[in-house]
Amino acid sequence: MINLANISKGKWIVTSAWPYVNATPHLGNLIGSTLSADVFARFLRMKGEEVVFVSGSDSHGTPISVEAKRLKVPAEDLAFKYHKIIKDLHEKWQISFDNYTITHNPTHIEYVKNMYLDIQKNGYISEKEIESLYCENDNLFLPDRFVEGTCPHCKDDGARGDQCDKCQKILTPVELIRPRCAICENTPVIRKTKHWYLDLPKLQDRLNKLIDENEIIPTNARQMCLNSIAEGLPERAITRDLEWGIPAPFEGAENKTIYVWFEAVLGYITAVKEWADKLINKSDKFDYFWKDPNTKTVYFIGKDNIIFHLIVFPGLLMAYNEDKKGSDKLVLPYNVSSTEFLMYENEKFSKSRGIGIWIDDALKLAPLDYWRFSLIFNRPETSDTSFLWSEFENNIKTLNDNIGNFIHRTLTFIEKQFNSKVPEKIEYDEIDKKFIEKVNNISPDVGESLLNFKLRKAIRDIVNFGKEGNIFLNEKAPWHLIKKDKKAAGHVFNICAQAVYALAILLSPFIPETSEKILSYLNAPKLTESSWDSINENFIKAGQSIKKPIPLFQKLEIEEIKKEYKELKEKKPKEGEKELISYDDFQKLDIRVALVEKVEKIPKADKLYKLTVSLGTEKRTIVAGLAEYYKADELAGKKITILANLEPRKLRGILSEGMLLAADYEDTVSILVPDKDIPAGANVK
RNA sequence: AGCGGGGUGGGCUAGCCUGGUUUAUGCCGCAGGGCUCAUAACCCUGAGAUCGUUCGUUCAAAUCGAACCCCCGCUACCA
Repeated sequence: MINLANISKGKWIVTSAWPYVNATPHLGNLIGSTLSADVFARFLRMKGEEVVFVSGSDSHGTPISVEAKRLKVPAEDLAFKYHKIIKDLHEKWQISFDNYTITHNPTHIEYVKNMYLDIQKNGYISEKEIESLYCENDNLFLPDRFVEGTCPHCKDDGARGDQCDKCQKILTPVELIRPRCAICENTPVIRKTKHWYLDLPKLQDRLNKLIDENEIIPTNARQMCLNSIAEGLPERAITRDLEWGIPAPFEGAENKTIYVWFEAVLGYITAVKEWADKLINKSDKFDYFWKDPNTKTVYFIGKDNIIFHLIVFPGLLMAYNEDKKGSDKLVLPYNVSSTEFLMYENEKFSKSRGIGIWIDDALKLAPLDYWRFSLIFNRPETSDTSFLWSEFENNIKTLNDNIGNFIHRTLTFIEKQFNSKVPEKIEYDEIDKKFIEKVNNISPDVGESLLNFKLRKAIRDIVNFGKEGNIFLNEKAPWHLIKKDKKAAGHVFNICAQAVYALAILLSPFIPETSEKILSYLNAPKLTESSWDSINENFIKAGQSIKKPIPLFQKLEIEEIKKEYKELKEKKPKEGEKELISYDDFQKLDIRVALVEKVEKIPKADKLYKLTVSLGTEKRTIVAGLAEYYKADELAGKKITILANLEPRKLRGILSEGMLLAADYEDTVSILVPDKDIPAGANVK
């Protein structure tokens, strides 16, 4: 546990996972990375710590180059266009980045190249001329998984280029007996190609130590990493035969780029550099943060990124640091706060299926602070958590009825009964003392939770504090006191005003807009001039005038919002609308009725059936992903429709000679069957 | 199939690392009561859980260990 008292003023680099430039983030992306990081960064700033908070768009992925080709525009233009959209969205969510950049920037590209040259100089990059399989038909080097063949160990014919599923042995593609291209089934030829590898095995003991000794890494991350280190880390290729990306700086690697994952993580370094050089024009601030061994670097990510942040990234830092003097070393990670996943009503967020809420739509449905509050309130810290509309409604009810109501009843009472001036305090009685103690202790308590990355506990403690305020008011019943003893009633509201101030400060990392509002009602200094530690029983002075308050929150009409959400979603599919095709195009499809003769479950594949179907004159084998939706005997004997002239493709070692047609909507999958009895082989048009 | 996470009252959830201080926490919902300053908000009381199952360790297990069942995710794969 980290105790507040032990923390002196320090330097922090706070970062969050880099959103892919080609997709609008959804609520799950946001809560795992940027929003959590923002709360943490805002808290540290309130504590008076020195903080630089950076992230950016990950621009060098394949999807963007594919789309750019399709639209016939430069990948760069497309990346910047999307980057701007994502950047604006994060501003709308009030994510307080010091620098939100993009990996396609000169600072990053230069730094990455130099860093890899240093890593190479330090002996952590091996160059391997490997014999790789090249498909002359498809004109490309085949990645491991695109090669199939016979396993040299167990002689199973379904082995893939990286592993044999049957005997679980790790393979390389050239080991395979009788290899074939998974795309076209042709036999590939062996060609020599060079790749550059990061020597993780050489680093694994040090990495193990780093992770093992760090007590605050969440258990999900720690388990996963220690486990994979124990299994032995492989050397990993850092170059790819792709065009879009950062050119590999190694001699002889002219046509290769650095694999996105191996450069995006370095953005944490370069984004700070860019910030120092270009945004604040103090280049020395880069070393000041990154090269001080006492700087604490914190990475907020979803669990899918754990390995790259706790193994690859620190590995790169260690390799780079090797020949550097103490004052020139980049600091190793202090913590990686990895969340589990956010689900949407118990389902996975899915762009293609339209399941979930995206961060642009969310803001059309409810005010920003409602989302920020609710997402943190249900942050998936220890297990996957669902976004449920009912919980959202519930959370906002809590925010409104506890915190909002306590603040409002305090402020309106002062406004109406004390002419908008905070009244004087008199002697504390026992009830007062109990509550005052809570006021004095709340900021260290919440601060400790935050420093231990327990954001969810922190916000829940604040809600609880609001409830205590309401209990205090009810116990004291100043609305009775005021009839006999106005001073006694005023005393109560002096104390409550302190609590209202406390709430404004406590809520500031979570819902900054609301915090500002509360401070303005109290005529207290703005957030930028306030401090986390300013909360105490005497901060708000008697006699200070306040403004007439307007309720901070409203309850949600959840049914209305759900309706709007549905409307938004129905408009959406435009993006995915398919272009018009000609009748000729359609004619290319050979769709036919087929009779299912035999249905077999494919071993080691949860979703697949092997169907033997008859097209009247010929028999075909078709692999279909229906096992979750149909029982084998429900399919046997049925007439179905298939696309008969689809390129054959191997699935789980079985050649599928066509595609079964089925309608798919949310959870329902329905095979398409002819309405009347019609012979197998009949054409569909 | 491999890896990771999880199963706690009707719903959501805390506690689990560091066994006893919990008659298992809190919120919503439900039943009853109180208050009327406040956005019908607030406060109090009550009902409701053999803490997935079984075995084991222990004076003591929701908490530690084993096995099993189920759920979720990642990877494979879903033509």
